[in-house]
Amino acid sequence: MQQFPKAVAYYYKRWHEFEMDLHHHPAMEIMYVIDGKCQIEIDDRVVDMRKGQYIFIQSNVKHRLIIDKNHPCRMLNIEFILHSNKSAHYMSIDQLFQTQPSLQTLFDPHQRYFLLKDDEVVYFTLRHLVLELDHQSANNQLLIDNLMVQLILWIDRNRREYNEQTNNQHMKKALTYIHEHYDTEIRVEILACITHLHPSYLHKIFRRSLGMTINQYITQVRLDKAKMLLINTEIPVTEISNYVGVNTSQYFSNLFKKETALSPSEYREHFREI
DNA sequence: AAGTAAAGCGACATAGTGGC
DNA sequence: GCCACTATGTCGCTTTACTT
Repeated sequence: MQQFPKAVAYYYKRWHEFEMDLHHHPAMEIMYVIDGKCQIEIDDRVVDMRKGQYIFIQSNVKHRLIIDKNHPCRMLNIEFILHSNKSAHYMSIDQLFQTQPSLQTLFDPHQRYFLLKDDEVVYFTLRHLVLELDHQSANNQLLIDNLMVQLILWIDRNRREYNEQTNNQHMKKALTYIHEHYDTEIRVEILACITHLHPSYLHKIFRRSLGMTINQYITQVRLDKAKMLLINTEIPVTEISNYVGVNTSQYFSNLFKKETALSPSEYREHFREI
């Protein structure tokens, strides 16, 4: 059965010192901070939110709003469900998934929530959607359906761009440097300088992104190059260590055996036979 | 998210030895 | 000469906890 997103609750509210009870509901919820700051307790975590940020909460995820007495907050909330509707004017959620596969992760129930920062377009769409919903009639149903889909698409793009901006740009710079300089000494300090990040913070990003440390990655690149040179060239083993940025052939053999359980010469012989 | 300090430990270089 | 292996000491990577 085809399902379509449908807004079931939408409201502006200015909050003062307040602690909501922990609750959950079948509807998905978007909580947008228009002004001030607040906290959301969700999944045993407390998430800080400030102006321009919004949270996308999956259905049936327990959450509550906390407003500090010194920091009032104005919010725009919208709750929506997926329902079957034969008179729907727009694309079903399945059709959207087919056209825009990244949307599937936005609706993945394992992704409990997304905390995102808006560049005003989400707020713009949200405002117009709520305004049209307030004047709901047969005349504006197409516009409402359209705005609902737009909102979902903007949130999805926002989510993807956010991930790319924070991780990939720094990672891309660091990885490019590693792949172009594996034949020389690569210091974390240099990578930090290139990415304009603190070395400790670069380590964090690296591990989060690739699941390994910077040096583990550098070693892997070097050993991959060494394997290729051993199989496809006649370069002596002692020189190959130099080609891939390992200063001493003794240490290179060590490293190589740890990785492949074969010495470089055994590896060359083994693959030549194959 | 981004930056910092500090501590611990592992990566790495080096030297020495020996087999082929 | 080439390669492998081991022991040892040093340096800086990595993690952690905390702050901005």
